[in-house]
Amino acid sequence: MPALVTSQDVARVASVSRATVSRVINGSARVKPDARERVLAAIRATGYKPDVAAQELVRQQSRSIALGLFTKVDDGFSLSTIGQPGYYFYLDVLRHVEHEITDSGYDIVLPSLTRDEASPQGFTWNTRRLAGALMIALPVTDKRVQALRAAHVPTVFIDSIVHDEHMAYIRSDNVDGVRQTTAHLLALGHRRIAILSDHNTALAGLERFLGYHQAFEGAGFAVDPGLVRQSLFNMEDGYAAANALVRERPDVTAIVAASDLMAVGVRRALREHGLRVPEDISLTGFDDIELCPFMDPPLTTVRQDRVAMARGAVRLLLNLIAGTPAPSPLVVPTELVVRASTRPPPP
Amino acid sequence: MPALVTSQDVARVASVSRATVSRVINGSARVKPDARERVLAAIRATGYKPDVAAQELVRQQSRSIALGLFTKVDDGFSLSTIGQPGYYFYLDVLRHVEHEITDSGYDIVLPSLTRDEASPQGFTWNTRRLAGALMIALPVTDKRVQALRAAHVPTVFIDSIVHDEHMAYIRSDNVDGVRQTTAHLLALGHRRIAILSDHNTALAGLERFLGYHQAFEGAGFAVDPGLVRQSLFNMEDGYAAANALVRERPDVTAIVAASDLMAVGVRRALREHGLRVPEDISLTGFDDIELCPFMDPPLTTVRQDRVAMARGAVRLLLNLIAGTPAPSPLVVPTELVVRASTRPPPP
DNA sequence: CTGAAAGCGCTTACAG
DNA sequence: CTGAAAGCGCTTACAG
Repeated sequence: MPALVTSQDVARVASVSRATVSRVINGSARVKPDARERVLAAIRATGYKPDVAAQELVRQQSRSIALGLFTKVDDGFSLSTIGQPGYYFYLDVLRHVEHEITDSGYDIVLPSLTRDEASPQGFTWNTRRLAGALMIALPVTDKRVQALRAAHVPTVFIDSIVHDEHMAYIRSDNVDGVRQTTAHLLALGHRRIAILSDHNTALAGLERFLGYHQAFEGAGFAVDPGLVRQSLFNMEDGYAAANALVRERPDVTAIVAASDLMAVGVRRALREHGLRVPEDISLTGFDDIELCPFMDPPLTTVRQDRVAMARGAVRLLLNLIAGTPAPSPLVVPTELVVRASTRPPPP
Repeated sequence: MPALVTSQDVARVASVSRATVSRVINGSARVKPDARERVLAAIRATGYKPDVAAQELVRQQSRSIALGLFTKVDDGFSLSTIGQPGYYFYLDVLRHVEHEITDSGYDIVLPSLTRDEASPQGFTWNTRRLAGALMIALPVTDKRVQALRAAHVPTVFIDSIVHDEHMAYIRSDNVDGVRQTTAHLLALGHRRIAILSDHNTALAGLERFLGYHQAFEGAGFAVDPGLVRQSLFNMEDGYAAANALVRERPDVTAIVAASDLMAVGVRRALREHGLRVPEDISLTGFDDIELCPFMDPPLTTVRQDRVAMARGAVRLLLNLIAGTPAPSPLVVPTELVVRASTRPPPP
């Protein structure tokens, strides 16, 4: 470790006190221009940077924002499941979140949890004081939500519904997204439209399922329960669900998958059954991941506005940290992207 | 913020001094069993957790490990490009890295950089003191490598070759991986085997290209320069390179793509040219991402051992932090996974 | 084995 | 406008 330059060193070089150095750094009280110049020069000369640990200690507040991603409390890691393709979509959100957060001068921390039988939650955060937290696609039942709440950590959730004095959430307009795809298929002339969604365990899945219902109702048609299938948001499950579907309901002419990855699985099942897309069956997804244009055929899907989600989430969080009441929930519009996987049903 | 419980509080409850509290927490010097019990009880009763900022300050060392991912210095963010499908493979590595790091009691930080014209690198880290750093797929030319080096931060690189007293690296056996796939195709009877790799800008690309050469040499055949194509590790570039290839060299019977994503692009190009896989052309990838079994046909590829990479990287880093000389480089074996995209060439 | 004291690097009233 | 002093919560020699 190279010797650490302290504010003391800067003060000496600039012939002022540490208090003054601190003042010019924090731009707080007014400092005589002359002194300010000397300090700035000294900082440049010495390459001084304030020690974050000391600052956090004396200010009694952290500059770190915790990031948590779709983690089961079982393992308590932040990135554990990030490698699962089902979550690829959030990666891009994450990227924008990073921009926004670091632009605001905060650091992002992936806090580790330790099992702790003594604690009511069964685990504890390491007590790095947190300025705030951003939780992505966390199951609402996750015990960490309670831990965060108990600690009064300002927290914003993406795609989970949690809301109180210190907590807010933001999510895509899932309902309208699937409503649009379903309406699109309906307009094309489809009537036997199946939906594969995770309406049992995922809020987003339930909302997307709702959009499907709304489209049918809006068009004056009834939903056929035999065409509603539960499936997790991944390729394997989409594959399995589609296999069962086409076996049991060979009359289906279109499939609405509640995620693009599910659609990849569906595509494979259809292929193995000798069914062509879109000649025999139309197919839609949700998310608009980068793979979509490369699929065979390119997939009609719903685009989520990742940038708006990230911006909105961070803005909400900053407000929360500042003590501003949370204008939650924030709902981000979604947009239908028509490609080659949808067309009118066979005669 | 709920009132913070300090070691003072614990000391009072346990009727000992703060020094003793500190001792039982750090398990350092010996403490009378009786006193230790009282302290432990007091900790439980109060829910005390040491303040990390204070600990870092007094110990003059951080418990944070910085994570950096394939970032261009231009933007200086850690996750910026994580959403690019070309890097999906590393996500899974990341996940294991997180396990290993937090198991060792460290926190993971995504440090923000700020532009700083004054500094020799053109930007500075915020001076959160770092215990170490783990850099994934960083271009060696990245200026942060120099910043890290200048600060003597113990650093481990995954898939970049950097090595000095405080730096070590680990990577997959790229050479042998492509050597295996190429040998597999050669053994199948292919002779006009093309390779698409990023040998211009990526070290891994160069290594994979080398494996191709080795296989040809090992079998006593010459490499045909017209079948060697440069392509970045993504779908778009693989698509473009394959388009040009089949147009210029319709006699090709097999294509070795240096990544699975490239192979996805190649697959699309072949499809659009009316070429069947594997009947007309065999195709291989590299990485074994989750998509492979879902491709049409399922892709023959090379599997990288993500767990071994993560473990190895963190072990290296811990050694470096402890001051142990770095046994770099570590090379992790790769394994050929044969699926349905390869078969003997058409007669 | 254990406590009193000093000190990590910073900021913030408090005087001037 | 600016400096001396106190203090953030912890750990670590130093005595005992």
